[in-house]
Parts: sequence; C-alpha cells; structure tokens
Amino acid sequence: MKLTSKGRYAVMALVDLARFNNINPVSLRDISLRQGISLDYLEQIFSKLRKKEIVQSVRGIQGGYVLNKKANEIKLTNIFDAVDEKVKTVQCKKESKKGCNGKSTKCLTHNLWDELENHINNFFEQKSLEDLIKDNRERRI
Amino acid sequence: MKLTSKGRYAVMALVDLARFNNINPVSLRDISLRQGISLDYLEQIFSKLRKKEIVQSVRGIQGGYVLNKKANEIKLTNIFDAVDEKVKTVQCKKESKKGCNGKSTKCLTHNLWDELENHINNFFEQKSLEDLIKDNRERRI
DNA sequence: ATAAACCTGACTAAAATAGTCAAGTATATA
DNA sequence: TATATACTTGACTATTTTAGTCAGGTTTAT
Ligand code: FES
Ligand code: FES
Repeated sequence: MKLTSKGRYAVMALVDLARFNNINPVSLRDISLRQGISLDYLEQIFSKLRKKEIVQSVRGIQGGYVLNKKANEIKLTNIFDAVDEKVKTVQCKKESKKGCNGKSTKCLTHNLWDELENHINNFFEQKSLEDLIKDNRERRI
Repeated sequence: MKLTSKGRYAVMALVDLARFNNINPVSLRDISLRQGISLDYLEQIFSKLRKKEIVQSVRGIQGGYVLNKKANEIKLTNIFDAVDEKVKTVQCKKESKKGCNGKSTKCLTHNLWDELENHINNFFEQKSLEDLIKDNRERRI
C-alpha cells in the first residue's frame, strides 16, 4: 500500500499555502521552490483543488492561490478526494453483489477489506489542515 | 492507496487453508479453484510464506500446505511482511536524515505520514488469522 | 512407473504513476 | 499600453509497478 506523490504533494502544498494565507495569494512558483515540487505538476494538482473549491485562484501578476475555507474545515478527506487519491482495498465494485474476477459472490475476506478501508478513511476524516499547521508550530519550538 | 492483489490473495488463501487445516495438507490446486486465484501466482506467494515459516509444505501426491503456527499467532503483519506487501507513505528512507527528492531535511508533513503509517500498521498488528476465521463463521449463521 | 503436487526463475503485457511540454489567458504595475 | 507574472488547459511520455504467465524442474504416495 503506497501513498502516491500526487496525494502527498497536495497536502504538502496546502500546508505551505496555509502558513502564508491571509496575507497574500501564494504563487505556485513559491511553493514549487520551497517544497521542491515540479511547477507543472503543482498546476495539475491545484486545478483539481480549485474545482473542488478548496482553494481560490487570483490571476495576473502578484496572483496565486488562497484557501477557500477555514483551515479547520479542510480535512485530509477533502484534499484526497479532490485529487482522486482514494483508498482501494479491493478490485470489485462496492455496489455490485459480484466479487473480484467476476466471481458470483464476495470473497471470504471481503469484510476485512471493508474494515481496513474504514480504518484508513477515519484517519483522513479526523485530520484537518489546521491540525497539521499547529502540529508543525509545536515541533519548531 | 491501493492494497495489491498479492497481499489480498495471500490473506484469502491463508484463510481458506486455515479452515481445512488440522485435517490434511491443503493443495494449492484446491485453493486456486475455490478462491479463483491463478495457481502459478499462488505458488509464488506460498514460496514466500514458507520461507517466512508461516506455512509448511508437504511434497508429493496428497501433499499441500499446512499452517506452521497457531492461527492466533499469525497476524496480518506477518503475512504482509512475508509477501513484501508494505505500507509506504513516503519516498524517502527512514534511516536517512534527508528528505524526498534529495532535499536536505524532512518535509513539513513528514510527521503526518509517519502517523498514517503507524495507524495502518496498527490495524495489521491487531488482526490474526483466527480473528478472520471466527468472523467468517459468525457471518455464516 | 506415474501422477499429483510442490519448487524455481525468468519473462511479459498492461496499468498506473509521475511527471513534461506546449500553447494559451488574465491582470497588476511601470 | 507594454510586459512580465502567474494562472489554465490538454496532450503527451518515460518509468515503474503489478499481476500475472510460462517452462522447466523435484519429490513422494500409491
Ligand atoms: S475483495 Fe472482491 S470479492 Fe472480496
Ligand atoms: S515525506 Fe520524504 S521528506 Fe517528508
């Protein structure tokens, strides 16, 4: 089970942005330089974040991005959802009664994978951007 | 974040095996048929499980595999470890002081990913093969 | 002897990931 | 108003990982 760079970068970038938020829009260029993430890749990521109304864009010179909600209202779930970083413990569709590989019923371990998925998603639902920033400040002391 | 088939199959196969354990060795052929997993793939998986002493093999006709420990002593952690299904939330090496992409320090969100990794691994450490079988019996009533 | 079943290593098609690249559009400011 | 900064969009691609397959064994009960 791996967390993809896309998901990891999305959170890193938003934490970076959130620290400078309320002052000025933060440009992707700055985030790119500070966090060492490819600018072109960031652009893809922020396009998705904007579509899901997690950030707002300010075009033109001195532009950049601003948070569109309070930091405590942005959970990891929302971020991951926006960039299509989803937890998948199975191959088969949830809606369908059928199992993996076209089997007619769900497998012996199906319930386990559901539990696992919930366990992980719970973590994402509990952590907000604000938590991350606080956590970070304390660490710096 | 996806669970790979290899990890999923390893657990499925062991649950299947554990149900018939204590009677006779269980052949991979049977597991393959019952669970709909490629025989050749199962062989790869069981080779690893045997090397980590989770199962024992019985060669020749009427042969197969038997659990090498009690079902309550085999945790998901042990199974995943055996087949190299590991949880990885970061790219950078844990031992190294360096961050991802060759950065000289760890990133802003590093602590978060450590927490996430622990959170997931906790789940794997708590679940034993016995739990899965019990769970399954109850469900069948 | 033979068939069932384990054992091993090499190989490969397909999918996913982690980007890059090219060609724009909007706007603050000099 | 010229221009540089920064967002916007979509297509393209190299690399890696996954999920197997395939071809050849070896062991042993009957
Ligand atoms: S995981 Fe798909 S059938 Fe259980
Ligand atoms: S995840 Fe590698 S530096 Fe934090």
